[in-house]
Amino acid sequence: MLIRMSTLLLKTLREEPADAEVPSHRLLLRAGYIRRAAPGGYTWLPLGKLVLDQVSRIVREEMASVDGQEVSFPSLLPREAYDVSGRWTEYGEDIFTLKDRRGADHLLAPTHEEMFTLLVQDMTSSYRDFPLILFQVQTKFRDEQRPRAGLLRGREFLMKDAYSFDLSDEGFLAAYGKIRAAYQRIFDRLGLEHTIVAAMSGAMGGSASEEFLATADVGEDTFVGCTTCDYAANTEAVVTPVPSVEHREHGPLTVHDTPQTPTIASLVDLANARALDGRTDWTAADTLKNVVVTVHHPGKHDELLVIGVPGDREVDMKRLEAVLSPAKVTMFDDFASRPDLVRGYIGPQGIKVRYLADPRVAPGTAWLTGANEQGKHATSVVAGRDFTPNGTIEAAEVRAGDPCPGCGDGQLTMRRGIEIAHIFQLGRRYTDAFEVDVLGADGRTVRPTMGSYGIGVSRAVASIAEQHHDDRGILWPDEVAPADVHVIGAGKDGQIQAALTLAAELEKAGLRVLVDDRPQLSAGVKFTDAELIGIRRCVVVGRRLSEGYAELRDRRTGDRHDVRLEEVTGALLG
RNA sequence: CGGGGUGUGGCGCAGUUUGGUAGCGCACUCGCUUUGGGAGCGAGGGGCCGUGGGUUCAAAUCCCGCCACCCCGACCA
Repeated sequence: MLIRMSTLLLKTLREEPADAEVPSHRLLLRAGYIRRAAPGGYTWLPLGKLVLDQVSRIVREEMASVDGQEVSFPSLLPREAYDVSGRWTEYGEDIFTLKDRRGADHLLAPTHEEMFTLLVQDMTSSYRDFPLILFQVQTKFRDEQRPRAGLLRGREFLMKDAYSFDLSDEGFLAAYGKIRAAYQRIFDRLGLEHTIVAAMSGAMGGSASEEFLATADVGEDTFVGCTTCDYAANTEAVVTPVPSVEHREHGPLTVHDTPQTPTIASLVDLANARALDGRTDWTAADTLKNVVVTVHHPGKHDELLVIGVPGDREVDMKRLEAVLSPAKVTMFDDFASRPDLVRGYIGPQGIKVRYLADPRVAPGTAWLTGANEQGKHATSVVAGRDFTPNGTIEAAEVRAGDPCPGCGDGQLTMRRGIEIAHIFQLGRRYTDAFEVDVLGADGRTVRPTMGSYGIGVSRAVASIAEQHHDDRGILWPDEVAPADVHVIGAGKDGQIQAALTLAAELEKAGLRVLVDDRPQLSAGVKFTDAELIGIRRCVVVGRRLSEGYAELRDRRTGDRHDVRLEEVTGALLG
């Protein structure tokens, strides 16, 4: 491959694009890899397409190494299959839907579990057809509420989605393990520093899932690690350890007049000022905060729900929605319609709404909480004695320093990451929905169990740029770079000619070559463009051409040295 | 969906307060010079000032509506 910049569709931008905030977005635009074409939609320019194809190639190679077979489905699909799985309603407004000329509903697929399941149903009938790993690399569509950050969250993006089909749980776990390992190899080759974390499966369904998060400040996911063990989880999936309760004797529930204390802070101040129950050491953690939310179940009626969390913690709406998915959640604010819910003074005792409590609100713990009367709170409100929640819920914010649920000894640390892959243990959710059965060796029918495995290919490109750049431009890992070497003909025509000759020689040696043969351009422009574009190895044919030398540069180390022209190929291959 | 902001040649912006011939830098075209760190001089081309309505002799500028985009929060590869 030899690309001549004199004819390449490329325009580097000297100035920062006004609308781009995150580094990957800015640099990919400036270096001429992508152009915005639509809200949440980007055109891959020639250089960008080369990078995207490199990433796709690596993904395909590693999928082949685990016996994945590539297929390709339409993106435009009729509604029926997604009705059967329930996802037409569950995904709700997040999918693009449209009608054809006959008025029939269609969708632009956000992911393809249904279609792969139907394909397997269609084409298999015996245990001899299994196990199977199928995948595709395909454009996906999601009507994101807010596309942002260039390629990091688009409404149209390239995804590699794979699906495993097995007849036994052991077989499934083997497939899951080997694809998981393939993913680690993929991201290592892509140069993406990443962490595998426990995650919530959301609209995909299934029992368990793990996310691959590329560490990056601009990432939209927060995940925790542990100071002493290898526990790692998306904050959404953190399971709060239940505290051990020394069965202290609690006094009887006592109601106090606490006027003007609608907030936790004002309540704690008053409790200490008045020495409620003889104590002056009340803190927010001693109080029980009760938050009313409306849960919107897709296709069903809304439900009112009260969440109880220790008063020193906020309800994390992201965690709450993750745990209630596919339902959406909003804060309840129509207290006028519910006189039984006294805003600022709600307590779990005798409440008439479904009540779920944080695991820290364990049986035997006593709390300072609302008395369900304007201006009154109660002390010694004991879980399991004075009230019994309808269940526990993981909705309280997770904080750095919280005890680790994995080992119990360490403390949680928090970082941000970009979700570059998500793998799901689907179980039989989809094969049950479509009643997929095949004949087993013993003559009885068996229902296959599934996994699904997504990689955001276009998002991975942005993630790489996010992790590999400096203030001058991108710095691609070798295997994903648009070319292996960037040859610069510095200025004079003779130098450009020599650069072209050298480039042809390098191409013949099997290298992918980008050659800057643009005439009438000063060397400085070519150098800054080269640094922006970010191919690690650069050969400058310039100043010492007449003596038979070119200059070899390494964008990463900054190393430069002169090499005789006839030795350049050897130096690059060696 | 809530909050904030912005719409003016391809890109980045000024002009809007106080209505009066649409400007600057970069990019682009031509000529000459220059040629190892975003060159110089000269001459050019390119704009329904987001959109619809209104006020006015006159609107990028004032008024009303709409739309789009960006950023911050709630959702996902």
